[in-house]
Amino acid sequence: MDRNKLYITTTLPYVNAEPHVGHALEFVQADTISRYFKQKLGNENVFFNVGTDEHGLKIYRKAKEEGLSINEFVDKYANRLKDFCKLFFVEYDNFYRTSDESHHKAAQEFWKRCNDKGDIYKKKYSGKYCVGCERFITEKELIDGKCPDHGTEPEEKEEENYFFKLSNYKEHLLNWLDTNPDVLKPSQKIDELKQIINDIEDISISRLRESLPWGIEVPNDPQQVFYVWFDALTNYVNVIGFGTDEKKLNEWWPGIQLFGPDNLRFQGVIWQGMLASVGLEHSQKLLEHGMVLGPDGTKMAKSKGNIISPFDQEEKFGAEIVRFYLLVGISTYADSAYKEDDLINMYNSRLANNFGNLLNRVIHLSKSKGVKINRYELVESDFKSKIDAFKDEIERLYEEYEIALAGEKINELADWGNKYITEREPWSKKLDIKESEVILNNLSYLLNTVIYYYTPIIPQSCKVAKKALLEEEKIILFNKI
RNA sequence: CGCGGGGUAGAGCAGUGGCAGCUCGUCAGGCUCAUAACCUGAAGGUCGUUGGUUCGAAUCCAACCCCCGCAACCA
Repeated sequence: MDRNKLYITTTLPYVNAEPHVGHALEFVQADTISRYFKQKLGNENVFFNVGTDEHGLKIYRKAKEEGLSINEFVDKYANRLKDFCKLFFVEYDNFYRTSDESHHKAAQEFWKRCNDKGDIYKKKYSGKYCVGCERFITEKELIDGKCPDHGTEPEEKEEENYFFKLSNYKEHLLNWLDTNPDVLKPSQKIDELKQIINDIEDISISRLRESLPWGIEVPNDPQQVFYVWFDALTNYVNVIGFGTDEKKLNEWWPGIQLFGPDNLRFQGVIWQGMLASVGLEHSQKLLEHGMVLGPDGTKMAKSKGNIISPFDQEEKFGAEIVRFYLLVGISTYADSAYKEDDLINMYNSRLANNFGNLLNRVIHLSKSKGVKINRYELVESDFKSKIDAFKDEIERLYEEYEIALAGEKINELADWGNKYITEREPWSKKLDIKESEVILNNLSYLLNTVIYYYTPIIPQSCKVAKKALLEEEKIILFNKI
């Protein structure tokens, strides 16, 4: 890390539906990275942004459907997401909303700069228009040449819109990837990203106000509004001072961006082209997490009845167990099936049997032996260097954003602790008190390390564990399920 | 048809040229400080199929088979 400030952001969920388990994955991953670095660099050196994308026709329609004003509607879903964050201990520093006035101004400023650069032009756009939907429908959306919602054949319609000259940046983006091959995780996806760039075309970035009533006005053209994602993407820099505070912006940008598999094109290509247009650096890191599949290993769908609800899971197991499973139990970057049996297994073996049980063994023994633990000056140097080797490895993994692998390494450390205590038998009557004292202090050092590194993943439990260890208070931290 | 990812022990995965590994589960033994936990050991795999390169292939090459994603509420 060459800077000591770190900016991390999720994508902004579109607020037309309930938060689902995929959001949970992205948010807790981002939260874990944020917590890790806050712990290491200090809170003031990490900025963690989440938020909601609130414009667009779908939202406009959905609000009408629910009989709410647009403002009531977006407030409702934004609050839902805030509650969701609270429920899963996602501790963001800012909750961004694209309906905020400040966002409108910043997005318009972004537009102006792209325009000044000569990257925006007006062009007649022709496409299939569904009268029922009052919008253009892409070829792919059509079913048998008909609108999927209305079952009617769309008509050919022409509309004049603004376009962004993404094609200007084709060579630039390819070059950027060649010189920064590590920017994307997982690395296997780099070819896919390059392929998308190769197929780059200029993209339409506005709509007529009459066909898209809920959007941001294009500068100097009240007839046109931003096409949703063009305004939404700008949030990543707006929130850290774009257009308002250059000094702040330079402090925090470039940042780390998390997103799902369907967003590679937006985050990895379009957004990067937009950044190039306004003369900003590219993102520091693009982290494309895997997709959470249903228990049967296929994509969740209502029709298949394999939907996992994060709210149900929370109610059933508690937020931290769900966090633990999402972060450590499934792969960080590959698609994975969500299986409750695996969740239960993972929790019981790693947290209850391994970590929790070791914590209890050590606290219990220190009490029964009448020995003070947490005196790190008593820790043997051989033992300490063994633990420090684990520390280095765990930090390396966290700093490569390999959350699941870091979690696995932490588990290994606790596992090694259980082997160590069995081998050294601090409970044995053959040992004198001094020897037991050293062994138990070694172990309290180990446990403290485990707690420290588990904290970004399961913050609440670790808080309790830390207190219990410090006050030598016997507890069942993780009840078996 | 195409594009991308993947097929390794019952389950989940690591392993990109040199005697097949990890976690969970199963079985046997041990320990007893602890949450029926913990420790030790064992069983279990023709590494998707076929062919090729090589002294040597899970690993490289070719063809093929199967699964998942790329369209939908959606990360």
